[in-house]
Amino acid sequence: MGARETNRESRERALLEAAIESFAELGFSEVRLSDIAKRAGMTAGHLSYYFPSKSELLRRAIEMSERRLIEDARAALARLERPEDRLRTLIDLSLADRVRDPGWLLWFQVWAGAALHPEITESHHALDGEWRALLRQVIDEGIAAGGFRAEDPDATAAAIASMLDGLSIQLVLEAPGYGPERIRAIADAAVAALLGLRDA
Amino acid sequence: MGARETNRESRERALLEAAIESFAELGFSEVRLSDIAKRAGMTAGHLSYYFPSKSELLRRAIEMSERRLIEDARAALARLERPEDRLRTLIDLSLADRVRDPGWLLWFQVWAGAALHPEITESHHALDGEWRALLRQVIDEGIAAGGFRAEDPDATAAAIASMLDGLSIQLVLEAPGYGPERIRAIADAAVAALLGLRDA
Amino acid sequence: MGARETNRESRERALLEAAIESFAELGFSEVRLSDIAKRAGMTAGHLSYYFPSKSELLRRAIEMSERRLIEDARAALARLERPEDRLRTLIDLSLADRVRDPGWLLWFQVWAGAALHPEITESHHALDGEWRALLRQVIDEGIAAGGFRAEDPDATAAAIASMLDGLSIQLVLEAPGYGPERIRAIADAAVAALLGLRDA
Amino acid sequence: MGARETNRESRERALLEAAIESFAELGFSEVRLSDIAKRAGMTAGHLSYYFPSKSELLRRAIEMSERRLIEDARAALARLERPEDRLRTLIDLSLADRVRDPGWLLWFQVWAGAALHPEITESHHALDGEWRALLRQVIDEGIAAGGFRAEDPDATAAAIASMLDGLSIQLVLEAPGYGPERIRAIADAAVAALLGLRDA
DNA sequence: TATGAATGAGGATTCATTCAT
DNA sequence: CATGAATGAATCCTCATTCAT
Repeated sequence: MGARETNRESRERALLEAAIESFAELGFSEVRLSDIAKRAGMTAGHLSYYFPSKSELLRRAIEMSERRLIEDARAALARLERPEDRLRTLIDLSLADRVRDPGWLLWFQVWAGAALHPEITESHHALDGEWRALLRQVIDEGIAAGGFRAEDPDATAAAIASMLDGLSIQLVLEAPGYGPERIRAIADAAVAALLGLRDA
Repeated sequence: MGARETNRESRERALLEAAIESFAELGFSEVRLSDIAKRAGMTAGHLSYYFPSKSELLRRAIEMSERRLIEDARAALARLERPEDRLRTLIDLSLADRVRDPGWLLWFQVWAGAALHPEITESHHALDGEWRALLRQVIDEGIAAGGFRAEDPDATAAAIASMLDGLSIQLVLEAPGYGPERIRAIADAAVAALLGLRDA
Repeated sequence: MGARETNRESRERALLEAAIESFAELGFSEVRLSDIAKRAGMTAGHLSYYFPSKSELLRRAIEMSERRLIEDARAALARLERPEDRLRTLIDLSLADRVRDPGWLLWFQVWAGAALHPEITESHHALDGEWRALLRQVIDEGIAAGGFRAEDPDATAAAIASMLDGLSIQLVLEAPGYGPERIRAIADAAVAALLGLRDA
Repeated sequence: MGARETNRESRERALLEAAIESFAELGFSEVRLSDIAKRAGMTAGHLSYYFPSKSELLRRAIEMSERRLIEDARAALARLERPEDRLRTLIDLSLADRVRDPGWLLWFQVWAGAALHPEITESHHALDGEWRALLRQVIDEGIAAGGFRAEDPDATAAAIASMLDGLSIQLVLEAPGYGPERIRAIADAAVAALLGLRDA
């Protein structure tokens, strides 16, 4: 029973992974159930056997993707002590790291689908809030340690997070003149300015 | 002949406006031609008479929306002299000004559809480039006038533009805690910090 | 506009007729939209263009069939004066007139679908009520004229109507030994007995 | 081996009972194998293990239901002597005894499915024939005993049986104004009239 | 021009049935 | 025996697009 359960879970996860990739690439409406099933090596009928509807699949897929993201961030931070290192880690995890970064493409879909899928937007806000809380905490630590300066730390966290979002969009969409290194440099310089550092 | 042409143009514009609103709300795939036609007070058959395909309609609609945006910005700037005023105008025009700002919802659709509609992405890059060039120019003027400071003005322009993008996303998606005033304040403070101003 | 309307109406009627025949033969669930459309010389897509759903088509089809039935009866009665003739006409119209009589096959479907389609059952009761009221009226006329005898005319009407129903079932289902003539003779003799006549 | 066989039989009977109830409620096409299996406390896979196809299950279910009915009637008649009592028993067993009487709902399904399932119709005719033969026999007994009068006893039996059918339909379908008592009274009076009795 | 009828391809979903475990 | 995963055929319905009027 336990083994069977695990088997089911692993199949569901495979389908969810396939769904995330597909949704990120094409958007919810343009993805066919058969595409997702094929990518996971199953049939469309089987997919429907596990997930009662395309909507439910979308919901579960986004949920899994978001949960994973914040857990990764927590794990990465747990290994670091210095505010500067922790800040750098958050920036690293937040910034898209390449053109067509699948994680970021998925956010585009979430934003675009906000009007049609309010429940997904809700859960996205929750994730985003956790993310900003992490950043805020690191900033507070840096201020306490004396390395960072910010009059309104919450505003600073929001500004930094938003800027990283905007820069990632440029990178993911392959905006001319904004490759990974340039994006990185822009981000570092701006973060430094916003936190009153000499250098990033 | 001229009148008829004008009539056609006005009908086409009405359809394009309707299309923009519809795409912004629902996304490309979820919009029905009949929705758009109804919104413009015509029939789907008539729409097809003017626009050969849905894709072509999408392309034309986005193109019109973007062209209009940059023209509005140029017109607004033309009336102002002081770099501070010009900067403020750009920020005003760039920031979403309310939850579910239709203009911004449309960008979400453009980003989400980037993989499927590369030609639209291209034209979007062009617009975005012009926008950043405007901002860059205003920053340069401010530096020349002595009010702004920036080591790498292009990077600063990119950082500011990206931050405004990210903040607009928060506002448009109704992120809890980030209403228009708060977003505005965050933007002002961050821009001040990035341009070495005392205050915004 | 009037012509166009009429055209649409005639197409709808053609589809409804095709639907009635199909439903009578196969039952609601076993009929395919494409069967009905094909029978009416159209495509399934076109059928859906006129009728939004299979259920709605069923409802409209039954409605048309029932309305037509009672109108035919009223028209036939209008031409007759003597209670005996009027009674005979009702019996004629009521009895199935051949094996697999499509009208009667449709009643079987209505009865079988009663649990799933309560609204159709309702409208069926209404028709049946009108039918029994007609019969009751003719019986009353016969009693008044002195030819018929009945202590409880309503009960007599119900008994006669029910018997005609039951006999029609036998005929329609091709029960061995019960052909049209035999059914007719049984009905006449029983009606005579129930109304105190010497002979039918 | 014998015990196992018996176990199998009891499981099959449970499935058949579940099938009868399900078919009566929803009709053949609308019933899912999983519904039937669940009702019998088994899985759909298990049902398929016992019955090779849905059609075969239908055939067996109806067969069981009909066989049981006629056996019950024979058993009830065996305990009675007087023609009047025997006639009453047949009427009691024949009339639906409540709204949505499951036995009668099943007949509706059988009639509705006559075109698609001729073999079931055949077996239904056989049952019906036996039923009418019982009635005919009781009527003959009553005539011989002097209590009943009928010129054509077969026709009278057919008329009575058909009337009971028609009245049961009214009751089962919950026709307004025809509750169990009223139906009963109508039946009794009509039977009395058809058999030349003073009273039922 | 403008309409709306008509098409037909396409897709989500259901479900009987099979079969490995 | 029993399960439930897996299949794939079948079907309703949608909708962009065409076209006669």
